[in-house]
Amino acid sequence: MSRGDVTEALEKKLRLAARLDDDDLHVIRSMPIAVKQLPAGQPIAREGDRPSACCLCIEGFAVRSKTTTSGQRQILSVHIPGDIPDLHSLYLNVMDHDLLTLTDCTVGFIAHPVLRDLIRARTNLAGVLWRETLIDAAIFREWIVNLGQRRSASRMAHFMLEMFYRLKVIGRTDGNSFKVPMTQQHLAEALGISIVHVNRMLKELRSDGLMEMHRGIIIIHDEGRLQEFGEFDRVYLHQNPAL
Amino acid sequence: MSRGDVTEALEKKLRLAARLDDDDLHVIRSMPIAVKQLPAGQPIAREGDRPSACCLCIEGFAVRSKTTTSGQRQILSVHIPGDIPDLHSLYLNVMDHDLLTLTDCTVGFIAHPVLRDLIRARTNLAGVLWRETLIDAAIFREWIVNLGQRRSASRMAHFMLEMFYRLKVIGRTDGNSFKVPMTQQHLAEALGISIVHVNRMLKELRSDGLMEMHRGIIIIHDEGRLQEFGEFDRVYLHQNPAL
DNA sequence: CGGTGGTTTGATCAAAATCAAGTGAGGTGG
DNA sequence: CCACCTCACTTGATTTTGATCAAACCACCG
Repeated sequence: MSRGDVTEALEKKLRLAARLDDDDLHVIRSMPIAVKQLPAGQPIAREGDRPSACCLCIEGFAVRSKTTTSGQRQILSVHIPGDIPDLHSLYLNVMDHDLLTLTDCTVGFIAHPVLRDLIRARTNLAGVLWRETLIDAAIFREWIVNLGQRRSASRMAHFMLEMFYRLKVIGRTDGNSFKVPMTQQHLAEALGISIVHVNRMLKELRSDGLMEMHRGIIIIHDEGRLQEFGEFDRVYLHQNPAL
Repeated sequence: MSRGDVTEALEKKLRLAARLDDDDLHVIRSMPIAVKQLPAGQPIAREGDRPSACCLCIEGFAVRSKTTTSGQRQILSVHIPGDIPDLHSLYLNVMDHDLLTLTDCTVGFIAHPVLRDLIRARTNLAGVLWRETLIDAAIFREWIVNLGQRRSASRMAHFMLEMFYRLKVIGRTDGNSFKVPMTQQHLAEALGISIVHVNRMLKELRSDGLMEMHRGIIIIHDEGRLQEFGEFDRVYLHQNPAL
């Protein structure tokens, strides 16, 4: 992997909202990043850990999750290339949740001191990174609405559209088709419903001609109706809607 | 109201984790803050707005909420004195949710340019504020778990304990009793359950001797058992647990 | 070719929503 | 001072949603 590939998705995403000047880009591209290959299902950071580096997703999918004392797992977010899912660890010393690979992943570790220096030296980049953590929070808010107010079929539709638009801006969609390598079990844990019910809701969406999912590949058949059905409004992703 | 009261709760909260030196405190205390009285149920910022100032809660309660296209409202967070519930608007231009007073409130508006200058000039304070937005996100994560994985009675217990510990660190509790001036309708909107069910779950918690709520006053009768029942672990609040 | 992980379907059960009809406490005006 | 109004709370009956239990089924893989 060339060095350019390491920060490619990150740069694409950051540029959605922020003006990065040449110096900013240079700094990003020359940060020391320890690239590693991790197998699927591997912990990157666990609840209770005190990480000393942040993890940049370069290739593959990761999830953050939390397990209750009664043993139930809730997936909190799904991460894709360009995300830094534990950027919060820069200021929140203790991990309050787990971060795990969902698929085989290429990840890059950026040491906290490196990021701290960068933040001190380049206010603009600091703001850009802060903004990323705020978008993270905006997505959490929408998930709260999704879990609290929407019936499970709409919840599923909403989730799929979120993944679609997030993947789209980093160039990982193919028309109305895209890959989210989650099993129905994973979907159940993300949406707070049972795996049996996930299966039934996918069937419903399929027979209504809205979308279908097969072995991690999703095809949106009717974007407009799916948006309406999932009550989806992109605003919370804080992307440039032209993309 | 004296100027000291304006930032009192904020200072208390910030000091939980961060070392604020005399200069930091001086800067906080001398920020230009436009103090206003707002009646209950008043919007402070609405979805779609582009605020030019952040709102500091000085006295009273506020909530953030989002209303779906089908008209259902989800309360996303409850804010208490010392909180800056729209600090994210510094980097996220468009509000993706509403911010409303829950009770009569004293709030202070701090203009964005003031905060931006402060962030540029004082890296330490910038980190402290960033951290606040990250705690916000940590609380959202726990709410996702609460909505996704816990039965409604546990969900209620969990919510109440969160409010208890957040109020405790700003000195707004009285032993095991504290005030959260929400109606059962508000609780329903926060917990994603119906108002009728809220009433039944409160009854259950009361008859089990765990806690009771009467006209916005909550009394915790058995903190240990309530924690166990609500699967509550303070870690996600990122407070100093000694307090 | 059997094992395994993931998916699908049917049957039954439980949690919580909804519908409906109260009660009760403050607050206001006659 | 009391009638009555309103808003919040409470309770019961019924319905809906989604969970749980159980049993295939299917595709890939060693």
